[in-house]
Amino acid sequence: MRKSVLLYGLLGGALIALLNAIEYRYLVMEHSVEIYGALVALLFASFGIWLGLRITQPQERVIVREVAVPAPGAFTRNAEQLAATGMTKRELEILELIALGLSNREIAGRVFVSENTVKTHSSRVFEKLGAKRRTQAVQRGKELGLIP
Amino acid sequence: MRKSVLLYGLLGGALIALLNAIEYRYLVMEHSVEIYGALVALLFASFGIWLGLRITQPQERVIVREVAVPAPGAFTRNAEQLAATGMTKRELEILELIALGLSNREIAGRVFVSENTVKTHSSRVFEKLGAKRRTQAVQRGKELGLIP
DNA sequence: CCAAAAATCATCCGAACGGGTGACGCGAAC
DNA sequence: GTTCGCGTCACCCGTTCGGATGATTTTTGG
Repeated sequence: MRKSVLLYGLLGGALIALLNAIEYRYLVMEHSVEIYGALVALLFASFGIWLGLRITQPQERVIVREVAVPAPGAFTRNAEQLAATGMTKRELEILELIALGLSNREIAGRVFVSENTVKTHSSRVFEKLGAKRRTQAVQRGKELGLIP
Repeated sequence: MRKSVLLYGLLGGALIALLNAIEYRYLVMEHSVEIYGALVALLFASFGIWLGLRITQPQERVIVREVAVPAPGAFTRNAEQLAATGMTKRELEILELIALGLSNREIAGRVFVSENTVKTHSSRVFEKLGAKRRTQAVQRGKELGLIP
């Protein structure tokens, strides 16, 4: 802004010098003083408009309105995080059933394996998610977008 | 905008009439023509700036950017379900901490009560939510909108 | 103020959970 | 063909959890 003011001041000075140099008064005096005034008025009005545009240009108010669009219509699994954790399909399945609030025994009955197997899987899940408890594993799983 | 142009036109006409009425020329002629020009230039430059500001002011652009926000933005507790379950503030607090994956001991340390107290609260929570395990209680709590 | 509700703490005990370890079969990849 | 990942199962042991019960202290509401 300061630079602009300086620039315009210099331009104004140059213009005055130019007008003096070409002896504008003689040219203008041939016409009526009204025309002279009108010309100057027109010139400076244009200049003012231009200046007004210039100084208000960066003040163009940009209102960014972020609209929260309902993203989770359908749950999509975060494939990157899934790969990052190294979880297998079976382990993910067990994690989902844990998140549903099932006990190891119930999970075993649902996927037709022994309870010990479920315990093994869940242990691996905890390991890969860095969880110490099943509730923590569920929390981590939801954070990472592995389960809905 | 059209109204503005009309208004300014009328104002300009009124100004000219006014200047004519007070015989501005005789006043101005007493001074040099440079001052006259400067005054007109200043007046119209100011007018131009003001006009520039005016015509650029309504140009505030609203950019609506749709952002896929994770999901709920702001969680609002389901007051009806909360009343229906008869959960107390403390019990809800315990439930939230359970949902975060904390153990009873950790919860006890965080809310400054004994582990036994946490167990009592959690038992009541399970009772009121019809849950047999803490993971199930978390699941029910989320279903009912009691916890985020 | 007084009663009801809520919060606090305790103990006992069985069930569930979690860690560690080892083992076996199977299919895919090298 | 052998190795590797995965899924499967088992046992042991310690911890945590959950149920049942009883009690005391705040807090709240009529």
